[in-house]
Amino acid sequence: MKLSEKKLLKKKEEIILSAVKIVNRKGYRGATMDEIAAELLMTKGSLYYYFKNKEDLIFQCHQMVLSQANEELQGHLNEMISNEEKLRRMIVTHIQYAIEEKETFNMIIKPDQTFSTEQLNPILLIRNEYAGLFDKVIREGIAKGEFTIGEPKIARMILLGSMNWIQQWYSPEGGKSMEELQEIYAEYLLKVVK
Amino acid sequence: MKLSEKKLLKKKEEIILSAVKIVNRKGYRGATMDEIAAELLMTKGSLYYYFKNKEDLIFQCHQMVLSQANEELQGHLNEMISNEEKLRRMIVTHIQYAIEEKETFNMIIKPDQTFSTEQLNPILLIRNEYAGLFDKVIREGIAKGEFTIGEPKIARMILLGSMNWIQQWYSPEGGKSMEELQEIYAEYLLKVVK
Amino acid sequence: MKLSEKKLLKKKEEIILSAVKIVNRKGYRGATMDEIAAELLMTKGSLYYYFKNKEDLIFQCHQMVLSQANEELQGHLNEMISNEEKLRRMIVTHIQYAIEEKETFNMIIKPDQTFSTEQLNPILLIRNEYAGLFDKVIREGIAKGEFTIGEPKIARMILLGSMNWIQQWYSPEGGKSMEELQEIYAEYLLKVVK
Amino acid sequence: MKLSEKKLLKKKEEIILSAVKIVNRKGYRGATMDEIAAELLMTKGSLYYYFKNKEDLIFQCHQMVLSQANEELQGHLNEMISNEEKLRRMIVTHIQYAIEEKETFNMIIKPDQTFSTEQLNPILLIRNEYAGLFDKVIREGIAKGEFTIGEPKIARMILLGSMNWIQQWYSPEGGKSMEELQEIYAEYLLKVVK
DNA sequence: GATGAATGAGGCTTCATTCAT
DNA sequence: TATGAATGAAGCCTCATTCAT
Repeated sequence: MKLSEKKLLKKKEEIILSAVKIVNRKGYRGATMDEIAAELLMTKGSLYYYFKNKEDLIFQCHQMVLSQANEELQGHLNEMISNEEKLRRMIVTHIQYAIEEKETFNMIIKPDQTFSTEQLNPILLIRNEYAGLFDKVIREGIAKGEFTIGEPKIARMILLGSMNWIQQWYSPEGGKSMEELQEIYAEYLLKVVK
Repeated sequence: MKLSEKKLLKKKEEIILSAVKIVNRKGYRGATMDEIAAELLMTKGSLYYYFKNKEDLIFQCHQMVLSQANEELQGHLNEMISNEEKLRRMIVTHIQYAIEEKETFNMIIKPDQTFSTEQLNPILLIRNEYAGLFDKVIREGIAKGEFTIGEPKIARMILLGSMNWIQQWYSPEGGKSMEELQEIYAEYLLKVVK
Repeated sequence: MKLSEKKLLKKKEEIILSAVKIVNRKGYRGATMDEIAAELLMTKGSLYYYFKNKEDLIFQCHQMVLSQANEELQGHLNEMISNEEKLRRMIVTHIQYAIEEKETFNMIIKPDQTFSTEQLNPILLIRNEYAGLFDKVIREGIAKGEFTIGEPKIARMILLGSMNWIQQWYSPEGGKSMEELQEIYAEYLLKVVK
Repeated sequence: MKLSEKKLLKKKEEIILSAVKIVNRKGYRGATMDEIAAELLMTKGSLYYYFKNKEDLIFQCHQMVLSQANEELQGHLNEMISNEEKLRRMIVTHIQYAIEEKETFNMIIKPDQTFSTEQLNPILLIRNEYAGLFDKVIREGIAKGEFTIGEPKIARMILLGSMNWIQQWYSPEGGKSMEELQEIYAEYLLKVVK
């Protein structure tokens, strides 16, 4: 790859990161091209050099965030540990994401009604992939007798739903540290599947 | 109360119901005064006779929905049953809301970033009240030895979070009926607190 | 028709007239909604109360102008005179339009590439109707032995083309008055069909 | 002339040709610098090395096209044939231009409203020159008794106007071939001057 | 009470133009 | 010479809001 292409990609990434921040604060409709550009000390006209239009930009935001999260999670699957331990680590990771990368993270979990179907599909695909990783661990845990539940998918929904909710109320000044939360959530949520 | 006042209130309620529908479909920014009015065969100009502005209207939407939900839930607290049974019923009710009244329900759980702080506070108050009902049952359950957990608030967050998440994926054509879901969720979520 | 509807139509017509003026001066792309509105001391936002968008407005311009011209021309067909005399009068009328109503007239003759096909069709229909009136007179003249040519359609094209061209160069300060032009053109153009 | 200058001129010409194509397809305002450059596999920034700005580029388009057409026409004047025959050939040539080089040709006949007066003048000069060639033949024909009309300029306008109009409706799939049209037009238009 | 009409701010997008490299 | 990148003005359109009737 040529240097210029690299620079292009880097700039695109910068813009995406700025957009992610603002979209998470204000939603798709609330985020304006103006604001996204201003954050980078650019003018909104410049954004159109990198992205076809707003929908395209936001779409690529989703893609980037989802892919990253997916990779991160996949790491735990390859470790040589029990499924319970795998699940515990995935819970810890997911919560960390939900808290520390709150902005990017919202993109994983909030289904936007704003995409034309042709753009929505690839996003749903990655989203399903992400959820599938949880399913896999739970199902293997059941197979090995570590877990006992009959509805692994619903259990997964409970896990993800409850964790996604954290960012609705979490504040660093609140009573619990992130580490405490991770521990408590892991403990309580593992009760669900056991 | 005079008859004219009654009529005024009734009209206001109609408008709020229409607004709730549309806000939940399109979000705060996507809902237009035009659309809200059209649903009632009015013109948007008229809305300003009943509400100061859009923010005011949406604010009153939140208030109404939250109050209703609160009342409904409170009913379970006065029944003469175990706390586990109370909690089970509250779960069932909450899920029913989340599925059947998805539109209105969204207002309970999605904190809109759109309110000025002076308007946000009363909403948060009612929201806390709602959550407090769950807390109360859980805490009493712990006191009576029905539940064993050490972090009732976090357990409550897990319960609400996981249930709120349902509407992100639930579809009547999906594999499970609402009744099945209510049962499974109740079973799995009670494991958390026990 | 209610009074309010009448007013609406009148306003629409005013806007159309303003738009016609500007479109003829600057073309479809050059005419701005801002300028069209300013001419009427309105703001561009108001235009959207009356027309869906720019294309819709310009489309209705074409429709109105074409219909008017059509009616005017049709008048000559019902008179009890020879076809040569009919054709002469149609020529005089067409030239008068081309000169005195230059602005509206352009809309009859300039095919805009700007319309989506669904909107283009009705316009072409009226345009063909207009041309058809010339065809009819020429063909009847041939039948009666007044004219001798074998290609009535091409003759019509020559007539219309040459007359439409007048506005490209005509200026009231120029050497010839409109009346003189009408006479000369009628004389020369009738030579074509005879 | 130095080699580098020659190259410069050649590049300029290429750009002009590309611009002509696009301007004729989309009009002055519809043609974008981007599109003109893309056709030559350049970037729009480069255009500004060769032309001061868009107006300058389009202006030079007009100049080039008009000069070419002028030269072509002038050829017929030097042949040793009757004025009627000269005029017939000029008609044939003009129609061929109008049909086969429709794109470039438009520039001769459509006076763009887009030029500042200082740029418009030289264009009008060449345009008049072109028209003057027709005038000359007609006037000489009158002098020699071949033609009989009293208004040679208006006759010329009729000729040019009717021929320019052809491209508004001509389509290769239509009923008549170009050759047929040339013949019929020559026949009918010569009736005007005789 | 209700509405038709108007307004103006603000959003998305395009594009001629500039300029450092 | 050429280009990649940025800019900013201007255009289309939406919509909350206002107000005379």
